Amino acid sequence: MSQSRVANQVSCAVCAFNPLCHSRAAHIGAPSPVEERRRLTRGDTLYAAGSPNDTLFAVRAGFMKAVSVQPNGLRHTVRFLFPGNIAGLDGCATGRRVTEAVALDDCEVCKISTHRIDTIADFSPTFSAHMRRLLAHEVADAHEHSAALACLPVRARVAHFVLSLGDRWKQRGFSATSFRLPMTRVEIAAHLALTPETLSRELTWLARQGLLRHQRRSIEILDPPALRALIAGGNAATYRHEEAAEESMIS
Amino acid sequence: MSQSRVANQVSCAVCAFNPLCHSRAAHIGAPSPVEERRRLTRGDTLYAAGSPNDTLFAVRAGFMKAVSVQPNGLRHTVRFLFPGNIAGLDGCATGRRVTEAVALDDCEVCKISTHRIDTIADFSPTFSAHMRRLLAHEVADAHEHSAALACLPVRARVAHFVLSLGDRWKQRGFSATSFRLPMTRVEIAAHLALTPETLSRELTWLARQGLLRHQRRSIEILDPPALRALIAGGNAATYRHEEAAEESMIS
DNA sequence: CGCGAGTTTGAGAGAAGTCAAAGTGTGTGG
DNA sequence: CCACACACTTTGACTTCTCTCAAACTCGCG
Repeated sequence: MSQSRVANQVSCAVCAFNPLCHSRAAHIGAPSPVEERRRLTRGDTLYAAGSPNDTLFAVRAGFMKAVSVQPNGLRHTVRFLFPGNIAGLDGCATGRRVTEAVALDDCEVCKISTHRIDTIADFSPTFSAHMRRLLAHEVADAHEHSAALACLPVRARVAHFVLSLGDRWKQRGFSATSFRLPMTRVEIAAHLALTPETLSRELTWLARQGLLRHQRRSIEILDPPALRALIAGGNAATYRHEEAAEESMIS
Repeated sequence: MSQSRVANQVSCAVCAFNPLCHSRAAHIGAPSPVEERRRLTRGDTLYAAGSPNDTLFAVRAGFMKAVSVQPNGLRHTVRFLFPGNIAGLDGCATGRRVTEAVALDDCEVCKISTHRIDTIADFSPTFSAHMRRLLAHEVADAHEHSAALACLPVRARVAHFVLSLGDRWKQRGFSATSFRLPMTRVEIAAHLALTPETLSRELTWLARQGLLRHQRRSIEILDPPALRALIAGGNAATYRHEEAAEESMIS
């Protein structure tokens, strides 16, 4: 089947702006805060670094990547965006984007102006708090990514990545162990700070150990506990902590 | 002189909560939102991961580090906090802290309950937007750190770190080229995802090239352009971008 | 059917880590 | 006030991991 049909994976249900879209619209009979939907195809840039930061986008269907662009020219894929994720949150700090968002395949996004966000936030403390939650979650995700880059050897980093993709599928009601990768090896490698060759070798190694199966864009996780053990064993400083309360926010 | 006197480097002027502390207090004759000041000495944990997330802290004097603690046990120093920085912002997402904050030397912090934050945010859209700005800035910082870890070879990473410390001193009105390091080599190494030995070697190399001088806790940057060139040259994918508008937020 | 992007595999080089030990400064207790 | 102890830092030799360069392979698409 063609994976590139936009109709796939439309998930308003898990959208981080769902509360905004629904409770408000229902409440005051107002139309959805979404001003416009936009369609993208693989490679399209939704917004570029340096562009004015006047819009948020909710990914409605398809997948994107968020690339942080530093003034000194550094570029790094900080995050992959799944349906329901919000793009452009980070730019509230200044008037300009500091990331760019690029479509990994055919996508549909909901456009919401920050002006409208501000307006709603002004008279809805609840929504304002929701925005803070979204941002704080973004911070936590970014920290998790840094920690993975800093603390995990390559093998564990790959394991961690695969498991985290599974978690995100699970949050959306799909299988956590069997799914398609929306991005290429090169894109994964860039995100994990390694070369495509090394990534390929590590996937092959994991497959040989019977921990997963992989073929091009498809992944099947065979032994999650073993993968988790790999992560825990891989990092030098393994501190045990009480289990954190499960996270309700969709990432 | 004793560097550990708390009296050093008290900077309300650059505090991210300065607008809250001053304009509001002046406006309605209210007392400062700061409920309490707390003193810490080297090694003290201001708050631990997993603790209830009911307080923000502004670092008034001294230095701290923010350590992200993952459920799987990963620990990574995501950020060093300078006077004026806010600790605890990331935890707005859930009821529990996902980082811990540890004093690098004698510190004084201003404690502000999130309850009070929420209260103020509820009737001050300006303040609410300010909070969003702070959080977004935190996201951008985290992304910058990831990008540095992912894209820069060790040498450039060290150069980047040294320059960024200089920038932060400059933002506070001090020399950008000559300052004391508030943290040990081990702590820097953990932040930069390398070993203390490698860090030491790289610093020595930079010194031999005449780019900086270093002795224990003191650093003198001798050739900022050369260090910047090292960073630009170091990363494989060097894209040039129009200069970003200078950033007013204190980090 | 053949091209090309994407992926895998292999061999060799180089960068950073590990282990070990020697300096160097700071603070404390005699 | 001095001397010792300890924590921190630096240096060296060696190992290992990951990258680089090169080539073969595979699959989807024109």
